Order: sequence, then C-alpha cells, then structure tokens
Amino acid sequence: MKELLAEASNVGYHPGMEATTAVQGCTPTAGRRERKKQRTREALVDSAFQLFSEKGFEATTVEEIADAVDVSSRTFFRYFASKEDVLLTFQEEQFAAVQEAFTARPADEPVITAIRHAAVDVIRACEDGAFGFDPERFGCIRQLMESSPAVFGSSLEHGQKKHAEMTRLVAGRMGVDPDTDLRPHVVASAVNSVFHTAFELLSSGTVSAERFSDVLSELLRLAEDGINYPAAVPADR
Amino acid sequence: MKELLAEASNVGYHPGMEATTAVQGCTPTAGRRERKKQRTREALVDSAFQLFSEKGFEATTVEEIADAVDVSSRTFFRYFASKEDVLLTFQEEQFAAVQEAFTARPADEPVITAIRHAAVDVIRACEDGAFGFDPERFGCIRQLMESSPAVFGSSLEHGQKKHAEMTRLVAGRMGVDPDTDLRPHVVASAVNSVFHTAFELLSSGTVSAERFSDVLSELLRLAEDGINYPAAVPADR
DNA sequence: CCCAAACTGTCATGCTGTGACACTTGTCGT
DNA sequence: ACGACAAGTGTCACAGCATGACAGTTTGGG
Repeated sequence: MKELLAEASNVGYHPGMEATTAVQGCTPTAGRRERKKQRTREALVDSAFQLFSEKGFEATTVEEIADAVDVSSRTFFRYFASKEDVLLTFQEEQFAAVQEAFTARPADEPVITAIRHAAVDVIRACEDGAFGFDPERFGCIRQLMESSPAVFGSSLEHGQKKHAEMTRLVAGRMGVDPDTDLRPHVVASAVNSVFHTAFELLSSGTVSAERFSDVLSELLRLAEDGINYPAAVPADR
Repeated sequence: MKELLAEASNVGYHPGMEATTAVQGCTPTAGRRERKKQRTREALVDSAFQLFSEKGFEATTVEEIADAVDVSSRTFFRYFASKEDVLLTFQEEQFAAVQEAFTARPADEPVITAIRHAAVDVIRACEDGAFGFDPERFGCIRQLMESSPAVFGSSLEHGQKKHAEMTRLVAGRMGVDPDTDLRPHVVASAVNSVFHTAFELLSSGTVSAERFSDVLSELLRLAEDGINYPAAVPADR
C-alpha cells in the first residue's frame, strides 16, 4: 500500500525514464541497477538541497549540482525535468502522507475537518522531524519558496497537478461521483489554495504564529464554518 | 478612474522601466515618446497573440515576436519580463474589471455572492465581446493555457500575486482588518483557486457547459453554501 | 557467456533572459 | 531655436536551462 503511493508519484518523471521499479510485482528490491539509479537520484537531491541552502536557488546551476555527484548535467535532466523539479520530491512525499492520513480519518468527520486533522498531523511531523521527515529540509524549502518566485511557482503548479487526486479522495469520502458533482472540486480547490495562503501569511509576517501547521489549522478551521461572510453592517461607525 | 486602474497594473514591469506615465498628474497623454512606447507595447502584444494562436506558445520564439514588430528581441524584454508576461496583460484588465464590479455590488450581498456576480458579469462580457474585450483573444488565452503548462503556470502565479489585493477588498467589504482577521484571506484564496478549477473542469470536459462563466458561477454558488460536507452516510449501498 | 536493453557521457544546438555600451530621438530649459 | 539631458533602442556578448543524437559502458537474463 505504501509502495503504491510511492510509485504513483510522478515527480521527476520525464520521457525516456520508465517506472521500471513497478513493472513486476515479484522483484522486491530488483537488481543492482535499480538501486544504483535510486542512489544517484537521492544523491542529486541531497546535493541540490545542499547547494540551494548555501547559495540560493537561482545562484546554483544545474552543472554544479551534477558535478557534486560526479555525473554530467545531461544526466541530471534524465532524473529531473527541471531544476525546480528536484524540490518537488519532498512535497510529493508530504502530499502522499496527507492523503494517507486523510483516508484514515474517522468516517463521521466532514471533509474539511478530516483534511485539517490529516494535514496538521503530517505537517507537524515534518516540523518536528518525526517519521522520516527532515525538519531542516522542510525549513529549507520554505526559505527557498520565499526567496525564489520560480520555486513558489512550481509549488503552485504541483498543487494544481494534485488537484484531481485530491478531488477523487474527497468525492470518495462524500460518496459522490466527481464527474457529476462539482462539490468535491470546490473543496479540493479551496484546500489547495489555503496551503499556499498559509505559507504567504507566514512569510509575510501577517500572522504572529511560528509554525506553518498552526496557520494552516486556523485557516482550515475557518473554511469549515462557511466563508460567505456578510458585508459589514452599516450600523458600526 | 479608468486610467488609475490601468496605471496600477504592473504586468510587464521590470527593472529599468519606470512608470513614467504616472509621475505627473497634469500631463494627460504626455509626449510623443509615451505614445510611441505604448504603440510598441501594443504591437508586441498583438504580434504575440497572432503568432501564439498560429504556431502555439512554445513554438513561437521571442525573436519572431519582436521581428514582426521590427524591434530587437532585446527590446521585447524591456517591455515584458518574459514570454508568458505578454499574456498577463489581458488577465490584468479582466482582474481590474472584476475588482471594480465587485466594489460596485450592493452592500447587502455577502462577499462570495458579490464576487460571483461581479466575476460572472465581467467574464460574460469577455465571452460576448462586450465593452473593450475581444472574445477571440479570450478564447485564444484559454486555448494556450490548455496546451501549454507554462502559460497555465504563469496564470497561477499571477493569481497569487493578486491575492493580497483581493484580500483587502474583501476585508473592506466585511469591515474588518486583514492583518488580524484571517477570514478575508480564506475567501480570496478560495475564490482564486476556484477560477483555475473552473478552467480545468472546462478544458478536461468534466462539465458539459460551454461557457467559462457558467462553470465559474456554479462553483462559486456552491462555495456560498459552505463546503465542509459530511462524509457519506454508511446507510447507502 | 553473450546479447539486448538500460544507463550515462559527450557533443551540438536552440532559446530565454540579462548586462554593457554606443547611438538615436524626444524633452525641456533657456 | 539650440544644446544638455534623459529615455528608448540596437548590437554584441554571454550564462544558463533544456533537449536531441550518438557512442560507449554496465547489467540483467536467456
């Protein structure tokens, strides 16, 4: 089940790189080749994070990243479709974790409430370094998104790509068909954007909170209560 | 008033190009230089739309766009920060129009309702070619966003940039301070993402509707009623 | 043990975006 | 009007991202 989620993530995929890991169900850690490939991939991610946090995103070139792992820059692009793509690996993992947590929420919770609990749990794990999450890397990404519009942009795009997936999950919980019922789409859409808004509130210093999870929690809580607020009554002032 | 809105739009701005038009309030159509600049700018936009719709976005190079107007590609980048940026001119106008319509809505309408009416009115005007909107260009953009992820991505980013502005407007209508009350942020955020979701629903063929405005209207209507839907009751099935 | 497929490196190339500098043209003061 | 000054533009140069093509190397399987 965990493997399924992992294999479903297509970040870093690009034409010419098949998901060879998943073709056969019988090969557990199949072949030295696979392992080597995986090691190269991880090395590239490490190297990228290292350099990004040292010199910033745009100041780091693909060649530097590749050189640090001793592969050609051409090879880099066989693993990642773009420089931004490297960072999505992490978001991908987070998203998968949130998904899993979401489906595991008790059935009597309404959708947004369930999402809130799932998301907050996962993000807090990231922040605290629980499970396999590296809090340092989490912080690094946040910093990169602040300083580089390109990174933030790719995060937006990634969120949009995951929209369909989230919609299906929400529809599943609601017990409706996402092809005829638009409500799950609105939910997924709102949740997605709330993530980015939480981030912006945090980095702009609008909120006093320290933790991303706290801001996110607050925003989702508001969304639960409905958001079609009335205009100000002319009575005051 | 109209000029004010036009001058406020910063699309296409990039270091080295000052908003010379707006420095003095007394010069109406100030100088031949300004007019020439404006003509060049519009010519570039026209040329870009022309070529994009003919050959597609990525297949068109900046050089081609510039050549068609008989300027150097270097000059192109003095007007637009990137190739995507050209397209945002249009979105900018739309956004300004929606903003204006929003603030003009009767005070007894709740925020999302008001936004729905404002947005639907404006978009319908685009679709029908009312006011100064060119429906052909509107369709062209839609097509480009479908075929080119880069264009869609830049649209996402642009929406996020406008987030703050929308938040303030919503907060104004609600009569609250956006620095302490997070509700306007949630509203602006949800509305923004609903725009993109409407687009995706349309281009993926999930909905049968023809017009963008219809899908958008439907989604916003749903958002008005609250979106924290209960999970399916175990009774059914 | 060898072959085919997968992986990688090298080379070549196109396009985006930017910096530097010189040249032209419009603007404004006198 | 005329000259100084600024704004706009062209040209040249260049770094970096991304991709295609081809050849060499590894590796897994028959």
